[in-house]
Amino acid sequence: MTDRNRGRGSTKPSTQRTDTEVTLQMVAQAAGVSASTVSRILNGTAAVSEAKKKAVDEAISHLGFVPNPMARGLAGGRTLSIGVITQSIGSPFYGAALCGIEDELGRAGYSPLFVSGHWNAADEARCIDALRSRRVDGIIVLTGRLSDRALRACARNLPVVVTGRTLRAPGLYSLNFDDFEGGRMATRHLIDLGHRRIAFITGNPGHADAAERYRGYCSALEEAGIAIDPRLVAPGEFHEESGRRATEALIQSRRRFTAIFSANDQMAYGAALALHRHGLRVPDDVSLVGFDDLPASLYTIPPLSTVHQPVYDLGLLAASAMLQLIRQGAASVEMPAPVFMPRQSSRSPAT
Amino acid sequence: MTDRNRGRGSTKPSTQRTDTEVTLQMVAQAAGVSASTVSRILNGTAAVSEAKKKAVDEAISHLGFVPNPMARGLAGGRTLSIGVITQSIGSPFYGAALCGIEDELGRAGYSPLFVSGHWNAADEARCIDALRSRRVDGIIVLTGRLSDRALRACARNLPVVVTGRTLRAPGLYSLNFDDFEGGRMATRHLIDLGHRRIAFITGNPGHADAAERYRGYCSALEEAGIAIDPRLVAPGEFHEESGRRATEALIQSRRRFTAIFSANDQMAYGAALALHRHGLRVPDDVSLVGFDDLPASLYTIPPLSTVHQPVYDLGLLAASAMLQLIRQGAASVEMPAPVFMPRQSSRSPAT
DNA sequence: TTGTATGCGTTATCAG
DNA sequence: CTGATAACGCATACAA
Repeated sequence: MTDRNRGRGSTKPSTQRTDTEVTLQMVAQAAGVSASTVSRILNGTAAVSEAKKKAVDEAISHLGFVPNPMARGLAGGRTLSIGVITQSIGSPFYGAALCGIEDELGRAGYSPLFVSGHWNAADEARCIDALRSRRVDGIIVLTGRLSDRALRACARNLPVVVTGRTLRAPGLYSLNFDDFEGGRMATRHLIDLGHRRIAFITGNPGHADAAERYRGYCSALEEAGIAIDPRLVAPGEFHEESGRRATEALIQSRRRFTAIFSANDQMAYGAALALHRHGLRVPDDVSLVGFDDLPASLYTIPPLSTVHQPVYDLGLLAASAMLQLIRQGAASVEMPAPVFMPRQSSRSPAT
Repeated sequence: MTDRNRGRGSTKPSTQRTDTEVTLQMVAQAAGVSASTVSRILNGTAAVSEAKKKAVDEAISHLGFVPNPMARGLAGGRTLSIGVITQSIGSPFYGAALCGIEDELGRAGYSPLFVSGHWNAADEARCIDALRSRRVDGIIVLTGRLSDRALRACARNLPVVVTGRTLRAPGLYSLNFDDFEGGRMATRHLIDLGHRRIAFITGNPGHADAAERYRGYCSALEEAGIAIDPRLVAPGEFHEESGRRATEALIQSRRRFTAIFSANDQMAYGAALALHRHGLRVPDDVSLVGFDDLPASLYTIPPLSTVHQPVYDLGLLAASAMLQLIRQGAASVEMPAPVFMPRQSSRSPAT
């Protein structure tokens, strides 16, 4: 990759090109047509006679031609790549969504460009700039921190799909899981088992998902005529350690409770550890319910009752919506409803 | 950062160009120099007078100029992007490595391009083609399935860094964690606690890491004068369910054991569940030791004794090696030695 | 030290 | 339907 073309004309065979690239031009020549025709066939831009099409197709597969995305991006518009802003590639939760996005985009010939927003709006804004400079054809934002306004502005130039909030604007499609209903289902599950004193570990304040789940918790309690006890609501930050600490605080407060609903599974893991350290057994002494249904929740001891989030599907759908947005200017996909997965971490309270 | 410059530069306000881009040309004009000079400053290709440099720098920050990677890639060589082949974006294990790669590359102005190999050589080969067509400046392969031969071939054209195996070739750097020593340490830990009948759950057959960990297990046993009992070696596939099944089989076999060493943490989670279902307590009845030290292992019940893998650092180092390879044609980084993390899942066997 | 000319591989805009 | 030809934004021999 050090040497580029030397001896400019093509008459003398270049001595030692290791990195010879098959260009569209070469295909055209081999097929006896013009470059434009090849391009048209590649992009379906215009009708081409069957005969030439066949010749070109053959030349393409014969020479093993692969279009150069750089040149494509420079010349035309499309780069066939979609920017994906995730909070942290490597998040146990979003991992599956990334896979879904990759799979769905791949089927359509697009490839994702993943970048990490690091949980703050400034980084996300930088990500958007970087992605735009790379000429992505659209941006998918997985539950970002950017303001609605910033997203709308971005959508004026580029198709945008965002998850984790509800937002409607031209060129923008939002895709939201029903966190409220999920929170309600989890809480109702505990109520139905006979629990009355149900503690709640919240997610990050200001995180829309977290707020909705809490609303669901409150709603289910009210519906059952149970007063909300603020002392049973402990603040968490969506990670294990915060769940452990919240539970620790709950226990120290000496406020009685027979069940804990954690706003996500990771915090539930931490909660379980805290309970264990205090000799409290799950579910015999305290029932524990999570939210997300991470793969690992099937293998906790005991397996965790939780609200299932179809994360992979979420990725699939987000990508699908993006493709629709690109092709038709508008999108519409159906998010699956939340499903509660009763497992062994919850049971009726001891009497 | 919502709207870019519109109109202004040109006399007639363009009617509806939403996406006006600030070009190098415009910077040159604003600074009163030629485009080449700007380019030279950007790339440090040649010496430039301080005066002009200052003028250009000002123009750049004033106009908010960002070089277009597409054009850069087309014209010169470099795209400042590095392909990263991971088995599955979303793997709980490699997630941290991806973060490390992203961080280290980011510091040097490079950006990673993640693709999933889906645990098979054919897909990985396709990934390499895709990445090369995108003109990446190098490829990092995280523990792939490609043959050494294929990697060597790839390295003839492009800098390659590969983890999870030991391989030396021009333009290629391999980065390996000492799985053998890690396996030995884990086993020795159990032996030191007094265990003699130590079961082992293997990783995928054919997976180099898995084989090395097994070798470490055998080595430690031999060293202690303990015969290796093939009936205590159960095959796993690195995921939870396989660990559960392997343990189930171990229990059914009625072969006595007082400890289990699992070739990775995920399988250890499955093992813990199987033990729990059979009323076997960890660590009272059976000690359990894993490998990898996933973040979640701090929060299992009880917290899992395991061999710590500095995954984030692995990513950092792989990226660092890649940068060295690009800049100096050779690389050399130091992998940290394995560290055993004793926690509460292991103790001396009941007498 | 600096500017000029040319090309990178593709798409888009024209004529025919 | 098809083929020239001009961009796209930048880097780099080459000339000055």
